[in-house]
Amino acid sequence: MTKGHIKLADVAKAAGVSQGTASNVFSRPEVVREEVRERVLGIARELGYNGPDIKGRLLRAGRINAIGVAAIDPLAYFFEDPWARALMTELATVCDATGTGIALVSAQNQQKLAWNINSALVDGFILLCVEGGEKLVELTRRRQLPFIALALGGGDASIPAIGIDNIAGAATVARHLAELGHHRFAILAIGLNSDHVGAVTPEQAVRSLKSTSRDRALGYWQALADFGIGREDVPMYGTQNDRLSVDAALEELFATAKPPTAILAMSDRIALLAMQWLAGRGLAVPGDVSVVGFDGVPEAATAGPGLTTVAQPLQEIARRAVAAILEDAMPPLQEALDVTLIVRGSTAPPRLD
Amino acid sequence: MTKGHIKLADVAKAAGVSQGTASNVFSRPEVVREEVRERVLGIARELGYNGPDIKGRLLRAGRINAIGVAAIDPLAYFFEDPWARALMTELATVCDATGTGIALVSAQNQQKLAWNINSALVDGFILLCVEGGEKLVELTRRRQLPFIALALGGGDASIPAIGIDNIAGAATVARHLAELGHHRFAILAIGLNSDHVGAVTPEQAVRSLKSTSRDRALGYWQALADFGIGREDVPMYGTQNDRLSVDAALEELFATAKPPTAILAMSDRIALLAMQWLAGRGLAVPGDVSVVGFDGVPEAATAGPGLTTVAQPLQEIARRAVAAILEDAMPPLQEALDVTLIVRGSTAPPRLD
DNA sequence: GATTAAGATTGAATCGGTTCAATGAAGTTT
DNA sequence: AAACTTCATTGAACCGATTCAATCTTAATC
Repeated sequence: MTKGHIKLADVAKAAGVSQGTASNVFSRPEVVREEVRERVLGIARELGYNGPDIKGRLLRAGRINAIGVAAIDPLAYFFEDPWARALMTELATVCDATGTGIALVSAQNQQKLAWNINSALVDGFILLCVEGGEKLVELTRRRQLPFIALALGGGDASIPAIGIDNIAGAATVARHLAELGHHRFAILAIGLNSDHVGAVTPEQAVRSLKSTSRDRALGYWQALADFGIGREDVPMYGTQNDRLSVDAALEELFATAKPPTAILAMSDRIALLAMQWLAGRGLAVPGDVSVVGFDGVPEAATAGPGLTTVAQPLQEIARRAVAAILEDAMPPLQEALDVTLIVRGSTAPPRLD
Repeated sequence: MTKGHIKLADVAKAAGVSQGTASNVFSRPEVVREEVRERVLGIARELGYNGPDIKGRLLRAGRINAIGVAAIDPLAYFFEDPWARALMTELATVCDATGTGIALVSAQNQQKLAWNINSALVDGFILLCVEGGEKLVELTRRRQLPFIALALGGGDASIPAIGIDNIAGAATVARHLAELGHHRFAILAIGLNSDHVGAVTPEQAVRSLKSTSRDRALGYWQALADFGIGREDVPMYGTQNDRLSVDAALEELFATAKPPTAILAMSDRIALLAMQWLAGRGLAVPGDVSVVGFDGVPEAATAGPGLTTVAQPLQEIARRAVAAILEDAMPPLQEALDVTLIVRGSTAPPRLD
């Protein structure tokens, strides 16, 4: 603001000490004689100098004390999406403990994102790879800073990543429903080509789903196969993880002659949206339809009825991710953590008919 | 990682040009002859140099392209508290449009917060002053960067702030209930001394509430006075804006002989928690008790029933706050924006008795 | 009083770039 | 051929600090 900004050198000169000493007064006070320290501090205050400017310190020390969390989505994603939020809460808690700051870096279009990643002032990146993970990894790699990918799903083994066992998780939750006696299932998937409408065949799904979603589909199918239900008997719809696409899918699904009694949603968000749609349609959960989600976000617990879901160990994920960046404690590549089934009120045996 | 990090100077030497030219190749490509540019870029690629390091650029140029959002709360606050989240969503949207990054700076204890504020790499600060606002402002001031306070409430006119008209908002919502025919009110306030238990007298409230809460109380009282209801007839309880304190207050409130038929909550969060408590207690909303909130967070719309509340113009607040920092467009000090009443399902005429 | 050790201070190098006045080279005008 | 432009490039200063080997003080020990 004031154009004649005073810097450390000015203070040093005014106090009649070397710049080195002046620097020590602020950064390593114990090394300078008390009398001198007082004098320098006095002059500094007089001149309106409030301690070393970070920009200078930074250049020398190199360590920024902040980690960047990146995603290919509008910045608002971090505050809107339940999973992202739950994860961020845990990340924030871990960062708090270590005195590390968090910088949000994001953008919808790739060019801007590239710029943002390149100019983010951070010591490393945590990548939320729900969308366009590979691109995100590629952009980050250029920066030559430590990074770790979350929710990346299978693929390239050269990418340091922390993930969860999507197949086992999906299988667990599908088995839960099958054991309750359900026979008619439907899957609400995440992220099929947005222009596609209507149910997709298993072949289409395997081909076009990104790996996280594909693994979850495989898990569902695997568990249901044990109960004699083939994958072609389970209609599957793509959604964009938003209300519009979920509503559209359900609309079509429940227009059929024999609608499902159990819905396998690939995210809690989808599941919660589905429950809202069902409620609006006068269908009782779990009376008419059982619903399960995936992720274990807090909203799943407070919804009415509570949502049965598979919980990710977000706290553990956060802890490891931050450690990976800060302590350069890169995990064994492609680590997959276990998930746990949480049974709540949204699932029950099917109505006898 | 690779210890022998190559820098611009290395590239310049290897390419046989001056460092100045090398710099231009990256920062102002149009000024250097194409042939030279190509050669330098080639060498750079060969050496594994990915463009200028921000830290160096930063020192010279000074502009960071990120704004800090600060609060005296754990970092997780930004992702958990509904109001903070709604605000962050809007801030994020505005920042997205201008290509500005967001750095979260926070801490529970003041010492750490001071450090974090001092070392945050940002061009300016937006202060969430719900808690300990004065302290936050004081710490930020030292940094000598542009800043603007949100939710600060009255007080010091020398602090640039954007606020809302708490008195008018509170009056509006209280009048809405009174016009429906309610006579027995109760107020759930934010942020009385945590050690206090039980209802507080108006005098106590005026003395110990922070200014935002006090203004809302004044608004309630003012509107109710027009309907012949004195402030001493409206029991008021302090809460910490969390479930524990809200439950405790309601527990006591509904143990009385003539419990209220209308609850004035000073935040949507409190209101939503109250509705959950009432539901658990078997009291119907709005059948047995009407509830209103304050803030206008998204959750208020999706709750069942929808929460009647007073909405803050968060988008406008966000827009102005970001403009204030980025364009140094400091607003007229202590600006107060209007709020709007949103009537939903949580309010109805009282049951006749 | 001479010798050491410990502590405080200095000065210059360094971090990794950007910027700008000055220089050089090539082309144009009179 | 001299004078004037234009455009590309150079070299050095600068941004605001930290760091460390070397020097200077002071106090303690023999």
